[in-house]
Amino acid sequence: MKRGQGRPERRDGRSRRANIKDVARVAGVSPATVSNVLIGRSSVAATLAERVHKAVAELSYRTDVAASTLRRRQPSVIGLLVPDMGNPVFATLTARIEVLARQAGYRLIIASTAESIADEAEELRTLIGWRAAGILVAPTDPAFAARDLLIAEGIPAVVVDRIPAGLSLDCVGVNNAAAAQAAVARLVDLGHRRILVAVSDPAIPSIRERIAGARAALRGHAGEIDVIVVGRVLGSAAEILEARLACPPVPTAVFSLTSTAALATLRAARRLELPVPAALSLVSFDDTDWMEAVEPTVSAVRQPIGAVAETAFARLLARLGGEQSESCDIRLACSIEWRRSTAAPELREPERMPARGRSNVRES
Amino acid sequence: MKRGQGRPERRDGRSRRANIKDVARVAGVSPATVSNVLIGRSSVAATLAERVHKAVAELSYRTDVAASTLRRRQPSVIGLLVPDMGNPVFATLTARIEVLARQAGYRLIIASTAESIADEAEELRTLIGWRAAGILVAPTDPAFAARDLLIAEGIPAVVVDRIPAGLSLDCVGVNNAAAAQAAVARLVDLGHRRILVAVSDPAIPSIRERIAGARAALRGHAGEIDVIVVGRVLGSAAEILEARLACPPVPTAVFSLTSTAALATLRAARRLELPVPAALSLVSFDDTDWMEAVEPTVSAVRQPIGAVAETAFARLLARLGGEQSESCDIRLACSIEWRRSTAAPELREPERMPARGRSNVRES
DNA sequence: TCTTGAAAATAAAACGTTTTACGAAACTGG
DNA sequence: CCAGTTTCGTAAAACGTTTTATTTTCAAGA
Repeated sequence: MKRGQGRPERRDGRSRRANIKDVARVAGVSPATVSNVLIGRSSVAATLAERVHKAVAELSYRTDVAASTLRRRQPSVIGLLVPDMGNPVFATLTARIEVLARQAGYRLIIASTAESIADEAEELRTLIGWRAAGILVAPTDPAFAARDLLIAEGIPAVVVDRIPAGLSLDCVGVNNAAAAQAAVARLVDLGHRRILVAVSDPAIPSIRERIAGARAALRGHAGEIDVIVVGRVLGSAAEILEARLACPPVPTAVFSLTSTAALATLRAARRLELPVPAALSLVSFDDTDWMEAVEPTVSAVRQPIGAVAETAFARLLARLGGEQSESCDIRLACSIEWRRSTAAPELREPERMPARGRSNVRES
Repeated sequence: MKRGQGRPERRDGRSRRANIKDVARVAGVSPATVSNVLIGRSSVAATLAERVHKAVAELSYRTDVAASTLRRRQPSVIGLLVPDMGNPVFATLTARIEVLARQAGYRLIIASTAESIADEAEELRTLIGWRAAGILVAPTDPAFAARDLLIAEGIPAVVVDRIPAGLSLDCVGVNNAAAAQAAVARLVDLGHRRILVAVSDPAIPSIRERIAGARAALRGHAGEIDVIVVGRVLGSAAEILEARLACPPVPTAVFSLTSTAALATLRAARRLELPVPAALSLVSFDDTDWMEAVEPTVSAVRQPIGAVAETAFARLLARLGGEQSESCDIRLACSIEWRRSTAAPELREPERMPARGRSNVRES
């Protein structure tokens, strides 16, 4: 501790951020020793280590991540590319992965495309510029054309949630088809034959899978599946559904493939005075808190988003660890919470449409 | 383009990521020229620029962000520190800020404390290590003890949403007290005198402000405000509320300060067969989609989260631009959506309250 | 006392950029 | 054809680390 106490200064007098040389000077050692102490790589005498720590505290020194990353050639970030952070599914996913990344010693760099397919490749390139150790991506583009970038670069990547067909990358998602099939099968068992499937965007792979599952459940039965596209915005979705539910043939059940579509359905049903579940049953994908708190409680397919995040991250870590096996496509099972919004359809004359409204009385 | 075509290789034969020297070699120019072309700083001949772009494409070169940041001493990230990404309020905030940051040429590094006060300082230090240009923080610690770190480092920072008292940093939030006061005043006008305020955690500054606002609204009236702490978990919150609503004195209205508490209230009311709003009125903070889709629709104080994000980010950009003015505390106004969950209390013997307010039916 | 060897500390190179400072070439007007 | 000016291109230094290779130190063995 010869001289050079206190915060280092620039020529202009404003205090400058301390770097490793400043610490070395204050501690009276070489920069290499400071580095060794901080990383704990080579053995240094206790007395020196003490001095170094003191100097670090005094100067409130913090290793510059950029310089450190540059030199050790070991990436410090993991990239996450999602269509929309405002979507609760992706928000949950992000929250979970942020924690996992931190525990694994990485920081998360998030990029979102705002559901714009055109931006996907560029965002991916940015992540590549960050020299991300690996990338988790929920594709915005149903075909995920930007996949080539990842494959060409050889960056470890795991595709999550929206999984395009025939991808030579690790994929982790839920078993959309099976869950949808199970849900609709139950509706069919209850006696429903005209089922309306409300979807946000039929191009999205997971939505596509759910529709296929729903169709499969009705195969061999006399009923029909009707798919209606309602978009992602609650207001307009409710209007579209209201228009659809107002004119025959009126479905006896709605299977909504997003929670927003479920809300829209409830709203439309309320406007039309269609009691749920008496006149209209409802099952939704994406279980959310409100579904078990409202009246009536809403049946929902519960996606294990936390488990998806963990599984995907585990795959990524495995690849980072050098695993070279074939790419895999992992699908986690969903559970279904059957609640009060689902019931057997009321018995009515096949096509005697009228009698809507407060159902319990009229028929008798 | 003399030689050195194709991806560069390492001694071990595995392909290496191209750097600026590789590009320079392939294009037959100096690294400085490549840099100039890519940044567009100095003017270079069109023909050379052409060659460079070609080489860049051929090698699929991407500037290394770490090296670039290090050299130009101009930070490329903005830090965001939030208590919990899973909380919809912070998820929305994050989504918005991510977009704004990108538009301003920054990437977002997010850190979350998982509501753990102890981790806050450490997370902040990490952000400092990243040499973030600026930091947006929603403090987990009600006192935000880690503030000293920010102030000592002189890093531009803006505090969002949870604003401790007497902070010498720019703050952007909503006018919690005024909004709460307005909401409760309306309940009082309707005739409510026993109002239960359901809170997640009374230590949080914004919650504290809301409670104070609620109390202020009742000042001068004969009623009373009862505060109940329900936590953040839906299940237990519902149980706590159910217990409270089961025994006298039963409130005629609940003012829930989080959307989870609102759900818990609905659930408890349903279990106890207290019809809303006939036996129990409900108003909530944090308007969410489901509130206008359920039956009955739920009245809510709508926080302008998008505007908070934009205002906060604008403040940060101003500070980054060198603005030196006094720190400010900006509070944005909330609006209140009155829906069907709120009504005048039913007249009952014990506490015959003269119903003021809308009064259109009962009195006559 | 002099090797020998291990352990501890450091000087210097390297990471991939950007920028400064300078040189070479290409114009300009006389 | 020359001095002066501008334009274009590059060599080399710098950013803050980590790591390699080297030197110094010190204890123990002979």
